[in-house]
Order: sequence, then C-alpha cells, then structure tokens
Amino acid sequence: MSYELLKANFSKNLDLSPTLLEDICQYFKPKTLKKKELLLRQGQICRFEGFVVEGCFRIFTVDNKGNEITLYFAAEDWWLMDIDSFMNRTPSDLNIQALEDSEVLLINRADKIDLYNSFPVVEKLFRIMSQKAVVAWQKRLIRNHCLTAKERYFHFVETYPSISSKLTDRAIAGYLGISHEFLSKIKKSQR
Amino acid sequence: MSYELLKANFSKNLDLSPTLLEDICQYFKPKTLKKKELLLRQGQICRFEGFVVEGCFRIFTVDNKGNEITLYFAAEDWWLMDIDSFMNRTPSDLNIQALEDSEVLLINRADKIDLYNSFPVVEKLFRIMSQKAVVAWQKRLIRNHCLTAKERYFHFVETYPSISSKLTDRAIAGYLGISHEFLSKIKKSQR
DNA sequence: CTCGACAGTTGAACTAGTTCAACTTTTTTT
DNA sequence: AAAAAAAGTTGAACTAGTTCAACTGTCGAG
Repeated sequence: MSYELLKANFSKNLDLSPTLLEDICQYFKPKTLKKKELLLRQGQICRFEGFVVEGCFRIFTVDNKGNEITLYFAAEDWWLMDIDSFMNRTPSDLNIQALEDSEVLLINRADKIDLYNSFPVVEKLFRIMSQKAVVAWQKRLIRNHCLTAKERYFHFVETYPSISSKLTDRAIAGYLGISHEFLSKIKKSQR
Repeated sequence: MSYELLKANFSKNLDLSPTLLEDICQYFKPKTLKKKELLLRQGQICRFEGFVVEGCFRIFTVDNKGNEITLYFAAEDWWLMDIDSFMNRTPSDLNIQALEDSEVLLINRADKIDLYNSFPVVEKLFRIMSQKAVVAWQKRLIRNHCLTAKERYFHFVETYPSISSKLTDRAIAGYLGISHEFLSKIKKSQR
C-alpha cells in the first residue's frame, strides 16, 4: 500500500512503533495529479504538507523579471510544501507543479496541529527532518558559490540520477540557476 | 542578566512559562571569546549549539580552491552552530570566528538530549526554529539567483544595518559571493 | 608615534555565463 | 498522420563579475 513509503520515510528519521506509524499515517490523505497540474499556485495559501508517493514535482517561483527559479524537485520519497505559507497562512511565492502523473499524501493545517498535540513525538520527528533540511540548504548554497555551472550540473546528475533522468534540460537549468542554452553548451563540452 | 536575551529569543517562537524558560536556560553556559578567536575550526566536531549574547561572528568554509564562503553572520540574538556536525558527530566543514570580543551561551550534546527528554516542549520550540531557518535559507537561495550582486548588497545592508555596519567589506563580499574588488566598484557606482 | 599588516580602491585584461535569433528535433495534440 | 507546440542546439555579440597588480588608507601592537 502507498503508506509504506511514508512510514519508511518517517522511520529513517526516528524509530517509531508500527502502531504509532499507522496512527500518524491516518492523518495523510491521498491525492492524484495529472502531468502539468499545479498542487500550489503562487499567490495562494499553502494549506497542506505533502509527501510524494509516485511521480515528480517541480517547486519554483517566478520573479518580477519573469525568470523561473526552481527551488527543488520532489520525486518519490520527498516532501513538498511551502512551509512559510503553511505555517503563517500567508500567500505563497511558490508554484508546485506535477512533471508527470503523480500521487501525493497530504495533511492539512488543522490535522497537522492535531497530530502534534496527539503524538508529541511527532514534534521530534519534524524537528529532526527540519534540521536535516537546513543542512541540505546550507550545502546547496555553498555549492552554488564554490562550484562552476558545469561542476554543479555533474554534481546534480550524479547525486540524483533517477530524478535528473526524468527532467528536461530546461528544468535542470532552472534548478542550477543558468540559462538552458548554456546547459546545452556544458553538455556538449568535454567533461 | 545575559539570559534575558535568550529567553526573549525563545519566547519569540513559542509562549513558555517563566519557570520553564528559567529551567531551559540552566542548560546554557556562558563563554567569552576575543576578537578573531575561533569557536569552531573546520575539521573539528561541533560539540555545542550556541546563542550570541554579545558581539558578532562569521560562519564560513574554505573550499579546495582557497575561497572563503561566508554562510552567515551571527550577531546578538542569533544562533550559531554546525547542525550537521553537532547532530551526527562528523567533522565540520565550517569555521566560526568572533569578529569582535563576544559572549555566547553554549549547550553541549548530552545536555541538549537531556533538555529534549526533560522538557518535550523544547522539541516543538526547536522544530519551529528549524522550520523558520529553512524558510530563510530558501529565500536566500532565491535572492542569489534572481538578484544581481548590487541588488543583493543593498538588500543585505538594508535588512541588517546593525550587523553590516560592524563588518569589513571583505566579509560582506564573502557573504554575497563576490570578490571584494567588485564590491568596491558596486559601492562607487551610483545606486 | 611609527611600523607593519591588513582593508579598501582603481584600472586593464579576461572569462563564465547571458541574450537573442535561427534552426532542428522531439513530444503532444488533434 | 499531420500540425502544433515545446525542447534542444548552435553561433555571435554581449555583460556581470573575476583576476591580477599597483597603489592608498587605516588601525592596532609594540
């Protein structure tokens, strides 16, 4: 069943009993999306935290010059949300778009608060997950500053081969922060 | 007393009783550092989480080409640590250096674990703090991609006037990810 | 108070990456 | 199967930011 992946994801971060895992999963509701469909649109309030069971998403923002900046991709076993908008109920700067037909598990705000209250260990779980996320963002920033576009490209495709094989070059360029023309030239050039 | 700032920092994130705040603060021990002293050196394991009571720090890494990338600055009321190294007891990639004579409050790993166990609400507190940190890192990445060096410079000095006034231009350039020569040219050019 | 060590400035040559435009290839829609 | 739309390629001109080198200003240690 589709909740096994979610349980495994939680278990990677904290050792939880099968019954507790079951209880937590009750709060998450499945939703399917067609390719290109938006789970969240810039300007809307993000009313969910989501976990990808199947498929692939792109989380991006469009700046005032019309450039698309891809914050990250989320394939199977990744989390998906605008935490800022979800926590503060403010309009989101982000778009979350399915890149292929996909399935997610969603929890809404009221249920998330209830989940924290009912099972305090969930606070620990998400504390650990959030701290790991901070580390990942710090490392990404360092890579952006000390690697060239070419180095960043190879780091990405080698670190996430299964995700990158699903993506168009335009999407990858948007993630690396370079033009898709330049990515094309990188790929042509010798390694 | 120096714990008031720490209590206020916690209270910004979660409403806690005065006695609980007092109990939590017991775990944090003061330490003073002289200008230029290192609180953490690249390669060491980070054995503390720290909170700046007075002074200013620079958290940076040196890549294999010798470039210094400044991850962030921490002045009064900021947190200070390598979470990755602290959580996993792995050698840190980061240096934490006092930019002036400074005072910090530190908690070590065993005490942090004890703190979580003794006061489960501290999990919620640090869950919220970590989630806010994630949001801040995401926004920084977006700014790095969609703003020019000049725009990033003015954003920084306007957002953190009290921190930036303490910093050398070299330190600011390291934070913005540009050469200090180019920052000098930015400052000379008309706004 | 002065000497040495940094911090900042400036200019010239350079380079990583952008932009635009034209073209080809692949994918999607009908 | 054809048409339309989107993705990828290539080249030429450009620009934001780097690098190096020489110079100037500042400030803390003796």
